[in-house]
Amino acid sequence: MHLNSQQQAAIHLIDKPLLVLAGAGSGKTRVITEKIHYLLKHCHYLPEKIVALTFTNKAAQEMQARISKKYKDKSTEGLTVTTFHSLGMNIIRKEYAALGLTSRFSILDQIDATHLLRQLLLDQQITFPVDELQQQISNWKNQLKTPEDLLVQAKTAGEQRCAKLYLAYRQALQAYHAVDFDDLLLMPVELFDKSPEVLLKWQQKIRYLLVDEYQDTNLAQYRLLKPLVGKEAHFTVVGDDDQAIYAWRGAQADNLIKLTEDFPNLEVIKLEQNYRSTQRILKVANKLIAQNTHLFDKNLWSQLQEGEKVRVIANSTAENEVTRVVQELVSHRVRFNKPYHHYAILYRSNHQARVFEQALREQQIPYHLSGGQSFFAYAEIKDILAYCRLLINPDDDMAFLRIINTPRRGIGTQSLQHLSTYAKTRHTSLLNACSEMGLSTYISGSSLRSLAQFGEWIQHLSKNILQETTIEPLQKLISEIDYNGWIQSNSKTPASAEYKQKNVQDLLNWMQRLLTKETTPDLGAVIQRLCLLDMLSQTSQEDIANHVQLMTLHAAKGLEFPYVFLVGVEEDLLPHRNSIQTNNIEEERRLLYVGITRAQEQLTITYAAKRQRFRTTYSTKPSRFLDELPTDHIYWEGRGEQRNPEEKKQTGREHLAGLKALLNSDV
DNA sequence: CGGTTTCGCTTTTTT
DNA sequence: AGCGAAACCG
Repeated sequence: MHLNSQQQAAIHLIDKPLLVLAGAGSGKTRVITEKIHYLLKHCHYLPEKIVALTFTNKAAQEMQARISKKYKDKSTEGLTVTTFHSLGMNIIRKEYAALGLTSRFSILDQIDATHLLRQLLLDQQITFPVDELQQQISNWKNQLKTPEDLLVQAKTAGEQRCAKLYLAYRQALQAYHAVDFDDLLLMPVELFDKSPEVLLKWQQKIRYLLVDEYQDTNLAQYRLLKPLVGKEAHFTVVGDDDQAIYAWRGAQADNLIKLTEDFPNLEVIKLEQNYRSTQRILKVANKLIAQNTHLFDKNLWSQLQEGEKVRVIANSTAENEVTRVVQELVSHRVRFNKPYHHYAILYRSNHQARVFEQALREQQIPYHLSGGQSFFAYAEIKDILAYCRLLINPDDDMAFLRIINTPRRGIGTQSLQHLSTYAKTRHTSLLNACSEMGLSTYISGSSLRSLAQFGEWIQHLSKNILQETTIEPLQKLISEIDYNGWIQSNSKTPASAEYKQKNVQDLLNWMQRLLTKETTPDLGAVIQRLCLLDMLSQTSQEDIANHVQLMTLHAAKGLEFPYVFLVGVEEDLLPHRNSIQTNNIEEERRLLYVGITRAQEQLTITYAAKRQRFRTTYSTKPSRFLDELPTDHIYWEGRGEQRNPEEKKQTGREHLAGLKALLNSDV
């Protein structure tokens, strides 16, 4: 395929820092992969000196796949394609000593962190919404604010209290030799700030840096990037402010502007030709996004055919919306004989997927759901990983608490309270406290024996665990605690028990795979790596092949599909109610823009006039964004009818649908 | 201490 | 509707 002149310019410019403003579908991933090729083949960069950063694991995988497809040989071996967080983890793994950690640090995911915070609140007898606190701390970390600064700055008593909790949280993490997701960015930044030698080492290691989806970087990521590229500033970042959809996570699209300020010799290249969508889809997208303010002007155009009008379909109820979409999909497929993976159903939030899943399953249509519940959020996976974490890091109290009664060991909340107070006075971890003599003054009888036995058992197992190069000892552990039995007795149906057991086996197999791949087989490294990966985002080609794709708008970024259904385009859903309240309409508009620009040939937007939330049915209004679309490029079916459901003139199909809803509501 | 039941709250998006 | 936490009972 031919490269246009802007694309070529972006690929060949290497002696200056470069910002590529790449509109949707303008071939930005292609530019990155071609540029890596160019760096390797024409500029003789060593692959291990090149780092390409993406935002999500999925994107990293996608890029890795594109690159290895291009090179069948081993010439790209050593090339790094990862997420910011993984890069941060690698830096911490190498520099743990300078950070006051052991090499066996644990990585807490969001759920673990929530538990820890809840415990802290409980200990200090403070009632405060945990989620809010966690969000606040995460924001602070991403803005590189230390608790010390915040304590000084705090104006209100409330802020003061939050800052204190932040401090306590950080101290707890330190005591556990644990880091959370935000630390993976924060710690390297702090390290580079204070240690020029370490920074120099990493600057020499990374000679060329490429960043995808740059508009989604937050302050911590920017501050990691900036010292790494140093004065030489050999980097290419690719971004599009119209696709900035992660502000809620601290991303600031004006990092694009900051770049032009911080690197005066920055070159800016715009990619404005779209190779993905039909004229009409593109015009609809452009008209929508024109309502937003922009950092950079951009005029996206396409040479492809005009295509069909974008369809907007009103439905009387959410159930009818589902039926309609599935029916449209099936009939289209029958008519044009396209594979299922050419179809995608996109929605604002995960819970919307459920009804579509059901309908697709009923129709025996293969589908693949990405995102949603993380593989690592499954209790059985977290249990096994907690055992692993405790084996390599005896100070990981979070892991200890998770598994001390999984399966049951007859240790109740009282005993755990005592154990915890004892451990605190002894300044040691819960696991270590188990085998100390002094514990007997706090706990007695069967609980004491149970704890001692558990401590001894774990310590015995952990002795040799790091030398192991297979998962065999873990298999043994799982059978020793009869974990499968535990799963069975805790599952409602045999099918769900089987599913959980399969999950555990998948996890073990995955570990084994990683163990054989790792240059130095080390269970510790494998487990740390696992905590950042996510099995569901590790979508293999077989998973996608001939499956209808179900995903959130966020997850869909960077992807494209011939036929797209954008569902639930209603007020309170898209734009989301919270965003309306916080007045973040522009980001919601960008989200819809991202959704629209995923479509290559045909786009169908749907909404419903009635939708269930929790237990009650609510009337809904079509999204305000629909009125912003160019009327001559859309075909709006059932427009206006939902405003006055009583009086509406029903079409045959609508009438039937209404009857069906009536029948259903009586049941 | 452990199992069962009830209650209450939830649904934004992800590393 | 579905899940986790608290409350309650054996």
